[in-house]
Amino acid sequence: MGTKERRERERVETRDRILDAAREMFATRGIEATTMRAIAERIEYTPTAIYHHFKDKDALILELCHADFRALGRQFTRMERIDDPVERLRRIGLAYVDFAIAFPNHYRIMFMTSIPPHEHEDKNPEEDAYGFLVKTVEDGIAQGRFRPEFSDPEELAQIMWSGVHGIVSLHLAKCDSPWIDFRPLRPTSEKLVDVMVRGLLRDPQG
Amino acid sequence: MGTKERRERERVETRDRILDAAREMFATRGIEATTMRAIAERIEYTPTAIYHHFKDKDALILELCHADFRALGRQFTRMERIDDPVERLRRIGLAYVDFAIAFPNHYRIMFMTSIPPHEHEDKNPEEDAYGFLVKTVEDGIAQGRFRPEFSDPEELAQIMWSGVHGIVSLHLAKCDSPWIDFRPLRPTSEKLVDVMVRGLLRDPQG
DNA sequence: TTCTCTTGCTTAACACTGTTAAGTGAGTGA
DNA sequence: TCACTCACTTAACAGTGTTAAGCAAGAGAA
Repeated sequence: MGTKERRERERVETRDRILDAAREMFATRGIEATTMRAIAERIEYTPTAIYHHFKDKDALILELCHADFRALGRQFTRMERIDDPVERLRRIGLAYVDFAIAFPNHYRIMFMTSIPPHEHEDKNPEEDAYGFLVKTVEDGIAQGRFRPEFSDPEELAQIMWSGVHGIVSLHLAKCDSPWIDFRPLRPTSEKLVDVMVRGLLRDPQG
Repeated sequence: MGTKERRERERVETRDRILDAAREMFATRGIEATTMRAIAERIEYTPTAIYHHFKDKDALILELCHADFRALGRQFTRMERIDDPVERLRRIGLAYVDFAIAFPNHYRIMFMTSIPPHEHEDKNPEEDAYGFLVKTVEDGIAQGRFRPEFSDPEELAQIMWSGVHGIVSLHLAKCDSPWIDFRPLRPTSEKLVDVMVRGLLRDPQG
């Protein structure tokens, strides 16, 4: 006995090997440029083997995506201990930028392409991260820190998100454009976060 | 004689028909989903015919892109008559958002994908629009309207651009994500522009 | 042991993509 | 009349994601 367990263990083992190979190749050469055949070759299987573990390429991408969203959420929740919601908001913004700098190709898949809807087995993948952002904004609103016209936490969260997503995605999409002399991403992002927070606050000096 | 002229005229005519078909199909079904064969079929030619007018698909995309950048530049320069540089900046931001709303698929190609470098025959395609933004910001700096830490016009322009690009591209990439309840784009963009301008100004009430 | 059945995987193919080498044939210019 | 130009076509290539059919090793039952 126990052979069933071993079989199952072996199965998830090769499944994980596929996932690992795909993750690495997506991240380095990009998602479009990595073919199923190349992934298969790397783990020394036939392309068809992958289809016994994942419905199709999109399912593979989606699974990696979920893991990435969880990783981002984890980065955010590290800010939980920061009491001041405004400071927490600032730090979330910078953590977001740092995540994008660290995993640019993951970021591209997560936020710069429409992920195929498919049937999402589990709930909201970006819930953790996005929900944490909304909660932080809610705290700020509850403390009366923001201007009165910002009473909708989701709207405010989306405005803040837009700012950091904008600078990051512009760099990722256009960094090799010879026409624009992009200023360094991290310092400029800090300035952008300051600008937005100041524009949001009821009492701009704190 | 004049037959040479007629031949040339006919050539650019079919060339334009290719361009028109491609533009329309890129805009409706998306760039990836439109095949060379489909474009050819629409204008009742063989796929190969396209290659006598354009080096490859990227060249076709690039040419349409240039036209789009010029169109955006034209929208911007309509704001030229606005004397107050801060008000002009605000209006440029909203014109940018309106352009993206009007031509979402063009926007995707222009700003959300790395356009193949190729050999850009003419100069900077985004120069018109981007240059106009930078100039506006320069005017604002010259008038001492912005906080002292914003003395670099390009940096400031990129911060402003990031904001509007962020909200627009987030909507374009994620609008059909069931996890996020996006607030309406135009009104939220107005708020975002206000937030950013206020955060930028030395004297926030004007 | 022997027989059957499951199951991870492979072989071989399909339909599709962008792209190109080798024509073809109508119309120009001599 | 004849060669030539050149916009366009035919037929193919190499690559993609994907799938139907089959194989062979191991498990479970006789």
